[in-house]
Amino acid sequence: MQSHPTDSTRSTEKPPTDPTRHVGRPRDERAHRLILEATTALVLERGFDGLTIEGVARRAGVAKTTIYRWWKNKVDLLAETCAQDLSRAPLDPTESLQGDLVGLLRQELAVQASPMAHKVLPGLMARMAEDDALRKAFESRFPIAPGACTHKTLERARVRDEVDGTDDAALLREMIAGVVFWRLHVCHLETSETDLQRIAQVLRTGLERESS
Amino acid sequence: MQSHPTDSTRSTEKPPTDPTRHVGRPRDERAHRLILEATTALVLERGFDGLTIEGVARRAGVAKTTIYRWWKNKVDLLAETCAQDLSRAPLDPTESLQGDLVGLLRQELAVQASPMAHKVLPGLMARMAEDDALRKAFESRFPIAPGACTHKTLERARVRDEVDGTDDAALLREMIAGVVFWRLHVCHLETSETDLQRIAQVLRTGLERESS
Amino acid sequence: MQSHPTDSTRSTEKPPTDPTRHVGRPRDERAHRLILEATTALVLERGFDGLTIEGVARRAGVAKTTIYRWWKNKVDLLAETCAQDLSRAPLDPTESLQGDLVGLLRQELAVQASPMAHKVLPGLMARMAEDDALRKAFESRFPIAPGACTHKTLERARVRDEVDGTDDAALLREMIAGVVFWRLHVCHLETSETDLQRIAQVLRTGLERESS
Amino acid sequence: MQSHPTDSTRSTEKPPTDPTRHVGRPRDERAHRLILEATTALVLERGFDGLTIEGVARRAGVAKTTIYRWWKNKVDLLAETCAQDLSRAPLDPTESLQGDLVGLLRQELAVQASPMAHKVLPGLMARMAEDDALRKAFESRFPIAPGACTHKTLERARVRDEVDGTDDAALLREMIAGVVFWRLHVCHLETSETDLQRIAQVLRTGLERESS
DNA sequence: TAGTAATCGAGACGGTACGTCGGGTCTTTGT
DNA sequence: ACAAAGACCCGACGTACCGTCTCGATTACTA
Repeated sequence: MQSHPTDSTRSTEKPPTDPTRHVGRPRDERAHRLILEATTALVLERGFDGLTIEGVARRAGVAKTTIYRWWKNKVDLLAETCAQDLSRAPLDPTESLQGDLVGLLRQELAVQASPMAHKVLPGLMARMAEDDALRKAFESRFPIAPGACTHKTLERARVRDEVDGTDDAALLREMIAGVVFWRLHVCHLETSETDLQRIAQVLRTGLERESS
Repeated sequence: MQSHPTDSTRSTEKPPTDPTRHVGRPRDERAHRLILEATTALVLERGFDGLTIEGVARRAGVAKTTIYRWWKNKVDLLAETCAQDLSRAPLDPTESLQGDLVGLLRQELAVQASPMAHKVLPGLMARMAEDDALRKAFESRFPIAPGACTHKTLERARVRDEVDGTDDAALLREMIAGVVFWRLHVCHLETSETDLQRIAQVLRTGLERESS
Repeated sequence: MQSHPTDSTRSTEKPPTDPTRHVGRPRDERAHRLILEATTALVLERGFDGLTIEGVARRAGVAKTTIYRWWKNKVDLLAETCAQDLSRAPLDPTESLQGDLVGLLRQELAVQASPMAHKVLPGLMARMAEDDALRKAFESRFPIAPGACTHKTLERARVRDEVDGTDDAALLREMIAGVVFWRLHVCHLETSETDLQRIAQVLRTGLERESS
Repeated sequence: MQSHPTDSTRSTEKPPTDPTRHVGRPRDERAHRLILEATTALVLERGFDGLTIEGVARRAGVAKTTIYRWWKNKVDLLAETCAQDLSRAPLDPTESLQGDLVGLLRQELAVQASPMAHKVLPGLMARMAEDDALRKAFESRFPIAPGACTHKTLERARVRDEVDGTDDAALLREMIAGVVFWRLHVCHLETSETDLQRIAQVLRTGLERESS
């Protein structure tokens, strides 16, 4: 009934003198997994507001206490649950700024339009807007900081002499994320590849020229 | 909210046939006002999630049923409460696309950064994202449709031959609203006049040139 | 159309001038009737607790005010509604005390077991038990005071020398009403003619003999 | 019912082999007691209709949910609250049917006239009359079934040859309870010892003779 | 081998708010 | 004067979750 150390995800032998080992009963990985799965299922079914700790506990067959022991509220729980859905892999650079921008837009769209993000993002942002600590905690959770990508993209463009030295990385990031978010979650618009090309074109041309 | 000459309260000498007069006890305008004031105060104090119907009733010294009689939930109540804060007056056109874009951005910032909108917008959007009917009801509430402004702006620019014939009004609207929203409510960034100028420049240049 | 002083239950008002003429809009007898009908229907459908002023108003298509103008609460309304169901005609005397007692019991059963009384009596009594004024008002509403019947019955029996001079009229009335009520509303028992005969026999024999 | 005094808030003694011990946080006996006390106080002050769950919760300093966890409505709560007041101990037999009947009547009067019963009985009966399940649940709650008493009483009288073999136990029970109830709750009459003697006499004599 | 310490299940607890129902009152127009 | 309509305040309903809090039972590491 209990997961042994040798089964499931743990393929390594347990080190007898592991400093991270604590006294007391170890955390039940199975319960942990069930909770995350229940959270995923519930939020996809009923949305951000329909997700409740009680519902997760019921669904996972777990005591509420066990949830509260590891996550302090439902947003904290969601953060871990959808971390993967909101993470982004580094992009392969293309030969042109246009190509890189389309790549960034495409990834942003893929992330924000994922089933999980679609259900969760607006609610999550609302909470983050009211809770500054939460916002910071959330930002620091994603492996690939989105700001870094735009920075590298512009760096490469600068090498190719496509743009000048102005550092628009942050602004570019905000415009990409902003337009995708607005279309997706405010206007509920489909966004085609052609749309992405057009947006990338506007951004690229806008960044290219420094002339007044 | 145009006041036609024939509209408003006419001092005619025909009180018995007043079309606005209904049978039954008339609505208590004072209670109505108290409720809206309490809503405003509460949402500014405690934010979107801290706003409850019970709290409003308590604060306004009004029965809960009186609130439910006129508004079906707290979003509906908020919609009326912050309608003014979220409305926008038509903008005076300037001589250049750059000037018009800065004007649009400035207005968007002013609206989204107003104390009320700042507290309310993210939460409101989260609800709208989950409830399609609500979204439509909310959109139709504001007198000046934001999409119309960008359309006119681009129309004027086209007359001046600053842009070609592509209809980017909707996209422009989304980019303006998106970047302002993202900076304001996701990144919690201040946005200076210089920032607005830079954003407008990027957008203008991006829209100007149609060459690939 | 107008109710004159000798009509129905409301006979206490005496207009100083013309008894049949009042100033202002006359009472709408149709509404009055609709209210009573709606009351009857509702109480039979949903029982005493299921009967509400709001429900009556809804069903009768009448304003609540109109009900409250004429009846001060639902018990008062019920009193008028079921007055007929709870009233009893004078009984024809028989040749024996036994026969008279069976008659009294039979009538009591008929009254308390009527569809209306069956729904209403327990609830009504509960209210009367808590509200003394109500109890008196209710008692005075029925044309044939039940106590009088038992009195006459015993009087006749005394003439026939079946009982002695002790005045047991009130007690007899209470025993008859009590046993019928208890069987009907507490035990939910059917009561056959044989049962009535047996009860009458016990009562008669009990009253007949004065021996120690 | 624990026999040991649980006067303090939490008994520190731990029974090692208590079969009634369940998993989860144990029921707070103090809250339980406070609720019953508040119920008693409220119903005596304000009567059956004045008793509300909210009122009990307020008075007991307890959450409403705690009440609803254990009792499904106010009648269920009352049932436990006044179980003691409505229970009756077995009666000591006397030497005569007359004496036994007076004893039964006296007990019936004592029970129905107790402060609690006086406030509660009519309302309770009204509810029972409308809800059959409730009636049965309520009947099964009292330790000494009243019907059994009358049965034994008549049995003893039969042995003494005071009555014949007809089984009038149920009828006797109904007549006793009925007349006491009617006098007490419908007529609001005081009932003296002499009254009881007279009623007992009527009943005894009525039951004694089987000849018409 | 016992002790210590953290975990998990179960579930009771005080709370807050929900949205609804009905009570009784009041205010207006219309008859 | 009465009727109809309906707005108003009020109190209570029963429910859903919240986050906290005992409990008894497990399940490691440690002394």
